Amino acid sequence: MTADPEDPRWLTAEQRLAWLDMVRLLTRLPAILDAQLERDAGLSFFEYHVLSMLSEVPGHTLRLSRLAQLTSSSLSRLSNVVKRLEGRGLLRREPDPDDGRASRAVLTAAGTAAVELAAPGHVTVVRELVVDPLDPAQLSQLHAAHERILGRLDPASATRPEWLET
Amino acid sequence: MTADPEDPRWLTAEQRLAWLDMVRLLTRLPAILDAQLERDAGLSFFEYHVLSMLSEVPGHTLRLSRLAQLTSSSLSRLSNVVKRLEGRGLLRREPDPDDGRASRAVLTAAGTAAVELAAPGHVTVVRELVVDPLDPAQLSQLHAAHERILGRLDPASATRPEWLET
DNA sequence: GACGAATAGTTCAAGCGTCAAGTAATTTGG
DNA sequence: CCAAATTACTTGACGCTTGAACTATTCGTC
Repeated sequence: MTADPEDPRWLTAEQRLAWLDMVRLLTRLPAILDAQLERDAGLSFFEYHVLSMLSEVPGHTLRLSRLAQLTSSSLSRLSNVVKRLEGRGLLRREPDPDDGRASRAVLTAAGTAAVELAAPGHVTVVRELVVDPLDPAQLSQLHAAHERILGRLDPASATRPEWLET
Repeated sequence: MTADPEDPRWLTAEQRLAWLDMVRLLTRLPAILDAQLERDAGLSFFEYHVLSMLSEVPGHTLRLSRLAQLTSSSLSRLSNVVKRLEGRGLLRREPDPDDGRASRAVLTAAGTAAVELAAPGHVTVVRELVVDPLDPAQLSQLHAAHERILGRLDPASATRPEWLET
């Protein structure tokens, strides 16, 4: 369906260069974010992201399936991580009163504290590596390009937090 | 060093939005590339990338340490992957004649065939998801932004293939 | 309202990546 | 020219992700 060996339409030299640089970015940036958070806060980026999403939302509560969408993760991965974070006391699981199948993850006070402890260092790295090297116009162009690409990856925008206005 | 809890300089609303979309991209795009290659060619994206780098270079040979740089991977990860790919007959290891410590990975005929088989489908997906949604100016802006960010992540540009001209 | 399909989440085995420790060869500096 | 430091790579233990299989609940519809 996606592959059509008869008509590969190779990339031009410029496209190829742009793509290879994107691959380098895609590979290295997550590793750096992980390393900083792990070192300074004892959290993987994914764990931080989970806690951070919870901290943004009223009641500090989300259904696991929604949380999986927001963090672009499989339910299986999220289930494991939530179990570990619960074991560390950073969140707890509650049955969803509206749906017997569902669970809610609720941030605990310790979880809130962990996010608040980790956030400044994380934001500093994001600034240093991504936001500050670009001037406002460049950042806005980057964002526009990302939005177009995400439109292909995620047509329903199911992974986009509804509490963020465009 | 990177974290300064006294002065977090939070992101503005726009910066935050741009960053969260970048995170969504960083998470979902690699998963999609992996899925397509695994399904259509039985290779992970990383395996494909390794074979692809070898196929670009004269002699289809690279030292493992250089290959690790080019693929932004740890030597340990590469060592494991090379062992597996060697087991599948897609490449072989040779001692480096110039340095007794070093090994070279050499693409086999089967490895070349595997890349050539996988490439069209992979390129098609890259086009569909990244290249084609953007017009040439947008792609070039995206590339420029990525280059600036990479300048922070990888100041020596050690991960950049030397056979690509800017 | 009952039965099949879909949804929500969990679990387990298998595979992969990471980090620390180890081997071997080479370079450096005294 | 030798010892210490560095470089190149490998290995093994551990933890995490994946995908398939499973349970439980709810939805759809006739």
